[in-house]
Amino acid sequence: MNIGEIARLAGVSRSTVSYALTGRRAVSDKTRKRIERVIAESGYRPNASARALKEGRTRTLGLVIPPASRALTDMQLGFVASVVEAAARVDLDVLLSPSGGDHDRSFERLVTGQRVDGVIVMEIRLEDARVARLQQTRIPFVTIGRTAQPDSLSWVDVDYAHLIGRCVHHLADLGHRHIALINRSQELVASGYGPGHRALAGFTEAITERGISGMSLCCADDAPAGHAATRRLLAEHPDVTAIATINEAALRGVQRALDNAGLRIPRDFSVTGVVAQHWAEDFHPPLTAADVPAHDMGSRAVELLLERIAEPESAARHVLLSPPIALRSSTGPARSG
Amino acid sequence: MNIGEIARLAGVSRSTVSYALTGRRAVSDKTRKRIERVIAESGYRPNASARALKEGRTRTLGLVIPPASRALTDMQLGFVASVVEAAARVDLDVLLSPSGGDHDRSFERLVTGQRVDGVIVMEIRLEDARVARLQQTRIPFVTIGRTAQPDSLSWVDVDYAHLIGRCVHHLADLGHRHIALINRSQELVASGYGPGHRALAGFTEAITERGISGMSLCCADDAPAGHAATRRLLAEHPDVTAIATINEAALRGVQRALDNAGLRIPRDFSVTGVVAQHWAEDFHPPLTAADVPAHDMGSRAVELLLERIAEPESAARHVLLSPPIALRSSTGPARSG
DNA sequence: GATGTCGGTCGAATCGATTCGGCGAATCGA
DNA sequence: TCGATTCGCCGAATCGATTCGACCGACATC
Repeated sequence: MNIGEIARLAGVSRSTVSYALTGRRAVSDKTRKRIERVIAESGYRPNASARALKEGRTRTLGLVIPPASRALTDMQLGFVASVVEAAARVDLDVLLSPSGGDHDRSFERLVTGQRVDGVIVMEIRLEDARVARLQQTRIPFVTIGRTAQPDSLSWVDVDYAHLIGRCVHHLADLGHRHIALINRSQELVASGYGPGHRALAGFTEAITERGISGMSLCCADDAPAGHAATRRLLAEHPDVTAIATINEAALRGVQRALDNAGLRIPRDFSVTGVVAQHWAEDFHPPLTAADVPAHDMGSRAVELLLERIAEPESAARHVLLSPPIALRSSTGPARSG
Repeated sequence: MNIGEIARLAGVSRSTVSYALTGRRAVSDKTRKRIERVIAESGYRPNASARALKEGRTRTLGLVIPPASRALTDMQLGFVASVVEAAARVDLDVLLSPSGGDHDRSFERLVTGQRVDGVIVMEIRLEDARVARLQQTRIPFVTIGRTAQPDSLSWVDVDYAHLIGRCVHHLADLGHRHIALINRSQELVASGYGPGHRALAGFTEAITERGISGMSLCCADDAPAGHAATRRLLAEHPDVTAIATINEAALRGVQRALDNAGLRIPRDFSVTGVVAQHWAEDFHPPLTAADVPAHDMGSRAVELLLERIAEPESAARHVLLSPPIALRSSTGPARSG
């Protein structure tokens, strides 16, 4: 069933059917009604490939996600979902590409095969080969997270440096003098993962500003690692009275280690950080934390990308999100003594 | 940069370039080398829309996911990731469509716009409007989960009935005589969610077979609901000594409620069920459970779909997965008395 | 030396839409 | 009533690939 068939059944030319559908030229009421009836009866819809070929755009966005081998975090998943939803709201489809390495066939198809009108790239590194590749081509793209030279790119990011700083100030206000930062995994940070680096920078700055003592450690993204890291922390640094973290997957282990050590939250120990709302609310007691606005990030990223597609030569735009710290019940005055 | 440009630069006709690329006809070594050099220098790749139009296939699969409003469970997410990976392995792309309702534009684009060669549908209901719609069109599709009349469709599913039955037998073998089933949310089950219904059926059958007492309750998919449900369960049915569940998101709340009641696992109380491996291992102590093989399901679904695409008239095929129950440490002999 | 075969290449048709120029009929003003 | 607009529709070109039939030269065969 193609446009020619519809034209034949309606007794008009193919161009008339096209104009009736797109409304780009006037078609008499009578003719349009007849065409619409034929279309409704036959269930015809224009072939997407043919339309894309002629129009030069696919009405599809590409989303580059980390490969499944590395499990996606809740935040990343929420982000994928929100991108897909935001795109669907403006009648765009989303093509997924799981790619990490430099020479990924699926990634190459995305950027050079004219399969998509624009690309969103997740989990950006400070030095990112994919960004370099995208810049070679002329395809519009937006990154989630910043590279080391972010000015010329359009991106959406969470202000981890500032937020972790705010967590430190909050804890310092409560009297805490020895604070630990639990970062993401060693490999991730070593590979130049921006949030890891910026969280550490913000932590260090705030610690210095308040003249208190802080230490930071990396921790793999799962509960057992969180448990081990916290146990070691408590053993080696018994004066630490609070933890700030950006590692949501480690939280459950952190909690168990504190339980096992007989430390009650928030009476004996405070915990805070920057994590997905879902994790903060699942913590016990509910976690005082900056909720990563994954949902916002998705729609803002789509918004920025659509701008770049519409106006490829326009100046790059940035969105740096800094959600408020939601005060729940996991932080309290420092233990005296 | 199109195929004509390449042909011009290489001094051959467009068809020769096409044959050099696809290898569907012989091309002399000399000519092919020249064409390959031109292509490498120009970074040319065939336009995906033009190719799809001519070939009549898009090399793209559609994946229908639940809308983001309803948060995806870990299992669903693992499944999406594994589908994308499996497709990438055979050089296929995946187009996402978040649709639940009957008249969803994104879903309609997928099934009637010839955007994809086949479709995988997640979170199937016993009566599913999307399946009915797909059957009207001639597009090959595979479902994750079964409808009420599953024989004529190709699907991949987990045998919840059997697995929950095995859990019950396992608990009965350990001497438990009063067992509770914690199901998924009320709405989900009421809307005809297959795993919910089949788990209940398997539970009831096994309970009857062993001549013991069982009760089942629905519970929203989050920790607080799990907490509330378990607390109520303990209060109203103090003789219950074990829980079986398919609701992984409720597990954390279940655990907390048991803790609060002073019940130690597995000494005083046993917990088991069918959940994603990740949740089973995060439980404390690690959960004896059938690990939902989300990763397997993704690749099997892609496999089945490719078969249907290649051979649309072939008989429907089914894959019913029944992973072994992994014995960890959350079940033990029933409390005496 | 005429005929047949085969490897290598080309030209043109094709997939299914959009879009531009043009053409006939209806409408308008003078 | 006649020229100028306007309206509604059509025909043909176009997007960028694939593919079929045909052609041509080289070589083998009888």
